[in-house]
Amino acid sequence: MEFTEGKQKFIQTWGTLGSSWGISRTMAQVHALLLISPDALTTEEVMEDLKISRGNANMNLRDLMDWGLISKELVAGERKEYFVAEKDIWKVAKQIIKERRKREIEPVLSILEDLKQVKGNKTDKYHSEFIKTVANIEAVVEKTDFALDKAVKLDENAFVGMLFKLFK
Amino acid sequence: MEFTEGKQKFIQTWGTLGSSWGISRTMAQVHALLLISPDALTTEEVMEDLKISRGNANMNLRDLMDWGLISKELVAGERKEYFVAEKDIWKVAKQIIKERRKREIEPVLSILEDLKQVKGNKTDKYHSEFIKTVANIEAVVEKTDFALDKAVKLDENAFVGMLFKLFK
DNA sequence: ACAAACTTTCATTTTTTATTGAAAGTTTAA
DNA sequence: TTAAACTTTCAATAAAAAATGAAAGTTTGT
Repeated sequence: MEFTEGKQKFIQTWGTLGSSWGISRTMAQVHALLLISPDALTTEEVMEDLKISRGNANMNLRDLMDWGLISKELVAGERKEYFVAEKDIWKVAKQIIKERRKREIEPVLSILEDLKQVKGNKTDKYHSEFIKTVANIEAVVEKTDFALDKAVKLDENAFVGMLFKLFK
Repeated sequence: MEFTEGKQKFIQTWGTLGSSWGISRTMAQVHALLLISPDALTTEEVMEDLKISRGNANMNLRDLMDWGLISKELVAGERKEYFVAEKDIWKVAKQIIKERRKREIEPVLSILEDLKQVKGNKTDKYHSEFIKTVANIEAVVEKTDFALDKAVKLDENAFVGMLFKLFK
């Protein structure tokens, strides 16, 4: 496979993976492009490479900044903004987990907590099944949340060490 | 909060969570409905409760079967098909991880393996950054995949025990 | 203060994804 | 073998999400 083909395939693959994970296809593609770029890129370059509009490039770059996956870089004597991706993939993975925990798990836990309080007759099977299910889900989500919180605090070597100790 | 309101909120929340995880909103809602239902439900009942069409109900029930999250149940003397959800939330979580590993992680690993083979000049910085990035991603994905594979084989108590030993 | 260089916004349009429902298909019982 | 009971399919439609691009906004140097 030639480099150009490989690059397209990589960007495409990252985009598909992103969209099955609630991250927009284009945002994932912009991220992919920056991950494999040895230099910082301008909005202009992102637009050209991915053939997307200025507005679209701008929005996705901003979203990637909000996710903490890329940052602006200033080049001396230039007014344009340059963007670089965090290249340490372990850090990237941790950052994504951190954000998703904040954006998705935390709000769900708070709603589940509320839902346990629904009024009703304990002898009604619909009511008691509901309460039971909500409590069970909450327990699993809390444990997962705890595990992710701890995992995010480890560095890659500690993580591998842990796996090794546990399972090898 | 009244039971009816709580039920709506639960179905709604599960649907939103699903759609940020690449699972269609409606499929997650059908799943939610079955999770809190003490009895098996027919397609008809799902249609009525969620106000969706027959075709839509049928497709989402089929998808949930493909995911291994619900199953058909036969009621003696009835021709209709009844559906029940797996109620053990730990099993549900493991099943989802198992499916996503198969559907998403495995294909990505195989593409990354191919991408490491791109032809090119090792002194070209674009080429070498590409190879480096692909290899780094592959390493992190493989470790995550390994960890998930092991986690999916544990029962809930073993999982909690592990967390306790590691972090408490 | 001006204007060039650059970034952001957002109403409109396009694309993608999900839903409908009627028709076709299947199973069962008599 | 027929028909009622039920399930599945799929072309058409609707809804949701993403993208465009021109206009508005901002920053910087002179």
